Amino acid sequence: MSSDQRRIQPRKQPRQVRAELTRQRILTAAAHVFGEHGYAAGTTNRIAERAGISIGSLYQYFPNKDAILGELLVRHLDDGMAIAERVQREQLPGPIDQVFRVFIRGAIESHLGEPRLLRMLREQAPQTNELLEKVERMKRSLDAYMRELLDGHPEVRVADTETAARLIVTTVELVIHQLVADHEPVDVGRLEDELVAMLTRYVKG
Amino acid sequence: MSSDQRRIQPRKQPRQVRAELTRQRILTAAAHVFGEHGYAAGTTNRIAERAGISIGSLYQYFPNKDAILGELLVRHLDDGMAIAERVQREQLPGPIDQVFRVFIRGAIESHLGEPRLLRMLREQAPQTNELLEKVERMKRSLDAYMRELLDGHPEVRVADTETAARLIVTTVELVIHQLVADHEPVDVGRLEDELVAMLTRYVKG
DNA sequence: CATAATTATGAGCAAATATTCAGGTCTTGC
DNA sequence: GCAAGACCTGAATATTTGCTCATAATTATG
Repeated sequence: MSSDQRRIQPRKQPRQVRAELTRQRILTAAAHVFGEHGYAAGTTNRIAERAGISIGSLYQYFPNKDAILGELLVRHLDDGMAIAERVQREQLPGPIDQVFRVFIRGAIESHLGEPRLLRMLREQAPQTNELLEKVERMKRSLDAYMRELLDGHPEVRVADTETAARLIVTTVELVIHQLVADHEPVDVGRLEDELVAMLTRYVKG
Repeated sequence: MSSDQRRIQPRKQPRQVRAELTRQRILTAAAHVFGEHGYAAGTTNRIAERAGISIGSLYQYFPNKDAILGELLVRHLDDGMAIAERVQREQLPGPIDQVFRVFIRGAIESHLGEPRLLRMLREQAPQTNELLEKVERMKRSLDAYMRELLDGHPEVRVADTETAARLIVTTVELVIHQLVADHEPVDVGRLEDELVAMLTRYVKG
């Protein structure tokens, strides 16, 4: 008989190496399948097929479809925060264009692996549950960090630093998502240069 | 027996006024339902219910669910192109910041009606068929238009106008989509001002 | 080698949802 | 006012898909 409340934890903690391998296969396959078909059309059976395992095995390690996407999302968010913290620690204080460049380069690099998946994550993943909170928290962290940076930097001259910070963070994230995953992907070097130029000129006034 | 290939055309061309009215009701209801629940959870039955008609009537005018979304997307794209053409006709030549302002204001206005729907359209609609082509065609038109504008304007000083044009068009579209439909929506006036400032300073160098 | 523990399998269940169709109701044209 | 066509209805059907569970295969243990 089934329990009243939905299981959140994975069914099983892998004890053997082959189990951990299966888990990884599932995540890798899911990244491909979600990126290619989107969330709704990325069925668990398709994921299992692509991973070369049976559907039953998939449900031994993930309680449901959402959990798979959740794991992928959490990994990406953690990557993003790590980049921001590294920039803040190593690049400040310094010329504003250099700060932007390192920030932007980090963002670009973290999107080269599975661009279509990451775009999908932003768009269709957080419909539900506590992942929403994690995403919102991270967004606010980034906005606040950028605002501090603008407020404290001598070269910066914008009237409304709150709106500006939000605009900058949103722009960097969305534009990279879009253009890296585009049908005709841009040259990432040029994209980096132009994005740095745009933001630098903007905040210098 | 069912035909081998999927029907693309609507079942029926409306001949009476009530029929055309029903078609409109369906589209209006679909815009609400898709915007509120997303594509997957925006079921055809829900749309029919919201439109105050029976599910059978819905399938008299649209061969399937995709077709409804397609119609909504096409309408939005047509709106977008109309704005761009109007700006090009009425605002050129003129101060570059003014051109940007009219362009941006138009884009913002066209997203105030059903922001959540429009964001969803961008994200989940073009998965299939010939809509992809229409979207791509429009994207290229906009990019080309913006590049002409940059190339021909005396105030503009950017090295790589091709990348710059793409960056600008993408930025305007995505940022507006995102921030207008955000959990804490921005003040659209401020957004307009900052966006204009950013782009103007960028291209002036 | 024997027993237990872990992992893998995949046909099939149940729920959700898109779509059909046989039979009604309303409009139009004469 | 009366056919004929246009339009509408909604219970029934077809399809999709997340997920389970009884069973088998593999690996660890001693």
